[in-house]
Amino acid sequence: MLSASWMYEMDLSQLIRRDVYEWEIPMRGAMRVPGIIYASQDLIRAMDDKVLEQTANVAMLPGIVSASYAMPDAHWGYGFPIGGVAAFDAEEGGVVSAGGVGFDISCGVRCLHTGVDLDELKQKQVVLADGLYRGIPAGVGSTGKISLSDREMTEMLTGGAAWAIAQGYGRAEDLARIEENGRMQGADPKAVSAHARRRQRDEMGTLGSGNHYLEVQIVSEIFDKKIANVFAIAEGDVVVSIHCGSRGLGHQIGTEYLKEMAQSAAGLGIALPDRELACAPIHSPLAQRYLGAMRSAINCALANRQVITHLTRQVFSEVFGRELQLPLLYDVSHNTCKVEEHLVGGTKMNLHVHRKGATRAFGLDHPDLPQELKAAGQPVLIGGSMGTASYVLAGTGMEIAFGSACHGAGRAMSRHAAKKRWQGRKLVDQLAGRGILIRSPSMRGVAEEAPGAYKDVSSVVDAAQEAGLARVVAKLLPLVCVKG
DNA sequence: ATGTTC
Repeated sequence: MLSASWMYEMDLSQLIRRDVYEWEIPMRGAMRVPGIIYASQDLIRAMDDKVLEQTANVAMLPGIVSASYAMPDAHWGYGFPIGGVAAFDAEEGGVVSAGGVGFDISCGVRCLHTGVDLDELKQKQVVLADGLYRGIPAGVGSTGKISLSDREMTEMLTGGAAWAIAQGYGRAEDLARIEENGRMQGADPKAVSAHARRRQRDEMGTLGSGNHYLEVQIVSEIFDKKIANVFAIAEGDVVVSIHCGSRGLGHQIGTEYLKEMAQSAAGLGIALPDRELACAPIHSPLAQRYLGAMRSAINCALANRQVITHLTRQVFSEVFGRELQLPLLYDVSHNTCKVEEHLVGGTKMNLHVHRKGATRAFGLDHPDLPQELKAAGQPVLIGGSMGTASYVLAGTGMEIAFGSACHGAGRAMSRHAAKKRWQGRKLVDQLAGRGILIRSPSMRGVAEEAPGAYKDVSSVVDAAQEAGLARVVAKLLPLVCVKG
């Protein structure tokens, strides 16, 4: 079959099919471990062949353990593919890479139960869409009502969502449903530049732009009733999903440390297959400073989603004329580097696991999960593209790709190509005709985010399940979308 | 992703 010229296309001849949903990039050249891509044949065909190249490049980095992995939604990123997972062993010269985390540090998804039923929602849908759009700043450079002093900034960078709650944005019980209990340990605000702090000063509680959004969604289908019960979701439930990250602060940290790692790599004798893979040995002062700054950015993202949660609760309570609690289902990040214990060839190891556009997906009984979720596994929140479905999955275990799963639909077309092909206003009107209300300050941004510019999220989560990365629990369909 | 180009 001939493909249209705008579509990505992967050359499959370089891959060995290990299983129906598992493709190996065999070791060659400077690769220290193989590459593994989890995908269906259709998904892998539609992948940019840069994914193969980048997954192989990551496999050349010092101290990498087991394999360089790519998730079913992988696409071309800066250095590492987006949808990439790679773990490094400090004792084997392992590295930390700013490009392995990405610019939007700790970008993630948080899902809230609303307790509102569909009939009630439909009656207030327009008012709710307008209220959320007014209440939650969205778009490039968006600022909110909160302005942090330098001291407050430091407290936020070490306190995360726990800081936000102490400031009155939310409730203490929210913390148990956030990765790291809402507060990432090991943050070092001194490793965050004055410039990064300045950029963030007025950006708390804002969505940002690109693929970030706040959506009101309906649970349209349950695939695993037992796990859905543990997650307390049922068909017909209305939920809210918030997708955003660490805004200007994370971006600035990423920019500065990428530059510094690139400059120092040569001096440290690390040969890079691609200068975008700039990294530093885990034991080096530079890597430790980056980790301190990156963990501060994780706290920033957790605090940001916490403030947005508070604003969302205010809008819902106002619109529906009663106090609505909107408790958390879960909050999970998909751009991080975390030190985690993993079993490798029967040996327990502490590894620096980079997940870039990949979600943590810890399985049953993992000690980091709250007690009430241990029987189900960690909720894995998969954001779809604008106007399409999202999914709730559950982690299945730690064995495959270090307990990771996909994070979203993944682009199938560049932003540039999407802008040429679609008009934002027309998309908004078409979606409104289907009962999906879009609110956005940027029609250009809406065109870039056209549903047709993304892979089919259903086939992505299907591949994730078939590959054993996670289990599909529920499908969510959008009703309102505030888009950056 | 991003005060969308240091």
